[in-house]
Parts: sequence; structure tokens; C-alpha cells
Amino acid sequence: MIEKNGYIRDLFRQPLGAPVAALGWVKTRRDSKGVHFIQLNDGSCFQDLQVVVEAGAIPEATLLHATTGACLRVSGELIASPGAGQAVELKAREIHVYGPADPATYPLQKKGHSMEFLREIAHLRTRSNTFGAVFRVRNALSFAIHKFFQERGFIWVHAPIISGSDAEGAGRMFQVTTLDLMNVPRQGGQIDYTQDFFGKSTNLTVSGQLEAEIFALAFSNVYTFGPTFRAENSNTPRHLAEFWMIEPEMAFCDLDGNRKLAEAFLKDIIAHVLDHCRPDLEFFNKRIDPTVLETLEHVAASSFEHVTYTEAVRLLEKARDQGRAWEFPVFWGADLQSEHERYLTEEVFRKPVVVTDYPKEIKAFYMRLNEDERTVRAMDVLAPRIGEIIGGSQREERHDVLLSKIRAQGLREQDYWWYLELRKYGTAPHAGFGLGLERMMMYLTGMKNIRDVIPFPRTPGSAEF
RNA sequence: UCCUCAGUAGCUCAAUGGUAGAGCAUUCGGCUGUUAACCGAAGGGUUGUAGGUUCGAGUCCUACCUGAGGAGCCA
Repeated sequence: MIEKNGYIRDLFRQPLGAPVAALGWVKTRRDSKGVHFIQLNDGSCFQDLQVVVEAGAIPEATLLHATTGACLRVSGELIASPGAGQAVELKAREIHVYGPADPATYPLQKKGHSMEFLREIAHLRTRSNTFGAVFRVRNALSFAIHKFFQERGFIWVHAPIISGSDAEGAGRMFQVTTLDLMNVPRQGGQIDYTQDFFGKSTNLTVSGQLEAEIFALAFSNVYTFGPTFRAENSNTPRHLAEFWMIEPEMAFCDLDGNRKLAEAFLKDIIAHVLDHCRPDLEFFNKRIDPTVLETLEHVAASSFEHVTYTEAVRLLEKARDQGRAWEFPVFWGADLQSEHERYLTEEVFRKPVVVTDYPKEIKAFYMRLNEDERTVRAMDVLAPRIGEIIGGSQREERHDVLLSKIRAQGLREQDYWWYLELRKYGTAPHAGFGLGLERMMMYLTGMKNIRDVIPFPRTPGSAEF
């Protein structure tokens, strides 16, 4: 393996003349009469190591296999580079080819590929500039998220992946079963789940929130960070069937505290990535979206806008009165559509906007009812270009109010027996929110399709790799 | 799931209903230091699939498949 300080990114900092060895994959190669240039990358940083092979230094038979895509170990000496693109380069004394790559069939070439094509070769796209940068940023982002919460004393909760709750109310779920689908046991016309693995019907989790609430009412501040699954037939650049979600949950916290934490959180993780992935972000800014760097720096430094749902509706009505044509009608009580969210965040405020206090009818049962009895303490953080990036709320901590809302929405209270008991024994005001990791990745990188910010995207009709 | 657009060489794309092309990639040759290197040549095609219209279909029609964009659902 590559030792602690032996990555290519470390080699750039070694003194000139040092004997070094580099391991990695050939990104591209240029030949001239007396000299060959091999760009080597091990994934540790955006910049490739330029390997210089002088005529006669390496056997022809070896060089023949050191083509684009091949895996090499190159040993030699670090020297100052006379060329323009790099300060140092590796003068090769010896090259070992771990694995050649037939140039006639290796699909990655020097010119740019479409994201659609790269998606079809997800086993190789990891070696491209774009996806190298994407997954280094994804790693830095994940680390920044843990760091933010750990520094504040939050406990990381491993919420279950297999969920026994059959009524979480967040879209269609993937069923988990060991029943023989060719011969499903039945009891009175219904499927007999008592014979299933868990003795009941189970699904992949759509949210760890309810479990996080259990932990918040014991560990005060907690967060989940793990995969989530939605079986919705969504075909958009913003949806996946399997995605990662971060859900902090705080006891002794109201909507204001929730909103402030969300803002501090977003700014902090953006600052961390700006700090640790500069060359990758510069690449995104140059090749993917020329506004990325400016936007991130602006967001990290400025305060978010905050409007209530009622104020947001007023702004949208005002726009309509001034001639703006909305595809979907705007009135108090209607849910905000994509076009409305984008107008607020992209045109009115031009930065993230937090919308709070939505009508109770359009939000989930567990959100705390306001004194006006018409709105609930919900919040959505809307970001330019990608829409809702965070959704959260102060939770209903009053047992009787929660029970009446469960009944009013036609939910079966026995499905929520433990959720209700939390309100019966030592309840406390609490709040939390959910952040879609991939949505955040899109915001950070400027990548336009969510399938290109996760290693192996799962979407309707597609689970290759 | 609905609406719209697209599918031609390994990749990105051309081609009035009338002989299927270019750039890059690949192979070969050339060039003393390149930076998506450069110069020259060559090979490379069941035009997504199945039908249909036509003397003739990459091009028009129908169905299906695949991909993308928009909408809904949501993170």
C-alpha cells in the first residue's frame, strides 16, 4: 500500500533530488522523439505527476505498455520541471507495469466525454478529472459534517437501515422480504407476513428521524448520517432511489435554534471544503460551472435570508401582480412549487433562503403546531439552482396535540406507540432537520445531475455496478 | 408516471428522401521538453430495435427500447 506520506500529493513537497517511487494510473501520455511524458495520478489530488522518460532510460518493451489507463510504479528522482504546467516532475529510472490497458479498447480518451457516457462506465469514470474531484470533495464534505457535529458534542446515531415502521409517510418504500416470491404464503387472502423473516412486513428506511428523536431525548444533541431509500418513480436530475442523508436532532431546541444551526452548519461545511479542496473546486469553476467558487465564498460569508411562508406567498403574489406568470397558482395554503422556490432564491434574494411556518395542512403530522393553529414550525432551506437542500421542523412534543394530529390525518395510532410514549415520559421541546448529502454535493461542485455526485447511482430501471 | 427532445465510427457530432462524413481516439511513420502536444497516412459503420410508406429511407410514419431535459413526488 501507499504509506502515510507517499501519495503523489506528498511527492510534490519532497526536496528536489530525492529518490521516490510513485504508484498510480496513467491519465494521458505524450511522446516526442527523445522523450516521453506520462501523467500519473493516484487519486490523492487533482494534479497529475508528470513522469519524464528520456530516450533509452526504460526498456522499449516496458514503455509499450505504459499507455493511458495502465497502472504503474515509477521510481526515479524528483527534479525541477522546465515545463510550464508543474513545478516538479519525476525523472524515471525504472517502471513496473502492474496492469496494462489496451489502448485500442480503453474507453477514456484525452478529449472530454459526456456525463451520460461516463455514467455507463462508472467503473472507470473514477479515473477522470471530473470524478476524481467529485469524490475527493464528497469525502471532505462527509468529514466536515462529522467534524461540525462532533465539535459541538453531538452523538452520531446509527439509525437502522431496515425499518419496521410501516407508516413513516415519506413516499413509497422498498420492501425487504425473504418470502418466496414465486409462492407467497397467504392467510385469508392477505400475504402472511408472520412467516416473513422479521415476522412482519419490513422496508428499507426512508428516514432516520423518528429514531433520532429517541436518541435526542436521551443524549440531547444527536445526528444520523447514513443511506436512505425511496422507491418513488422519480426521473429527475435531483432524485435517487438510494441516497445519503444527515439528520441532526436537538433536545431543548425551537425552530429559531434549528434555523440558526442549519445556517451555521451549511456555512461551516462550505468553508471546510473551500479550505481543503481548492484545486478540485477551481476545476469545477473552470469546466463545470463558472459561478461555483463565487457562490460558495459568498454563502460562507453572508447571512441567509429568512422569510415566513406567509411573507413568501406575499412576495409571489406581488410578482404575479407585476406581470409574472406562474404555472401553478399562488395563494395562502398552496405548497410552494419549484418555480416559486427558484424565484425566491435565484431572483429575489440570490442566496439561500429559509422559509418557515408553513400551513399545517401541507406539512407532516409531527411538526409543532403554532399558536395561530393554522401553521406549523416547519422550515425549508432553499438554495439557488437546486431548490430545497434542507427540510426540518420543531417537533410536536405535546402528547395530546400529537395524538389528535395523528388521528386527524387518519394515521393508526398503534403504529406510533413508542413515538407517543416519548411524549408521555420526559418529553422536551426538540427540533431537527435533514440534509441530502448529494444535494449538497451538487451545490458544492456545480454538477448538474445528482447521478454524478454519488459513486454508483440507483435510479428507476438502473442499478448497474 | 406525464410532457418534450435525442439515438449515425470507440467518443463528440455532420449529412435537401438519391454513393454515410469530420474532429478526437486507435494503428503506422515523422518531430530533442510536451501540457486536451504537433505534422503525415491508414483502418474503423447492420445509422437503437421491429414493422410500414416509397423506384429509393440515416432522413417520413407506427410501436417498442435506451438516454437526457421539464413537471409531479421529495432530500
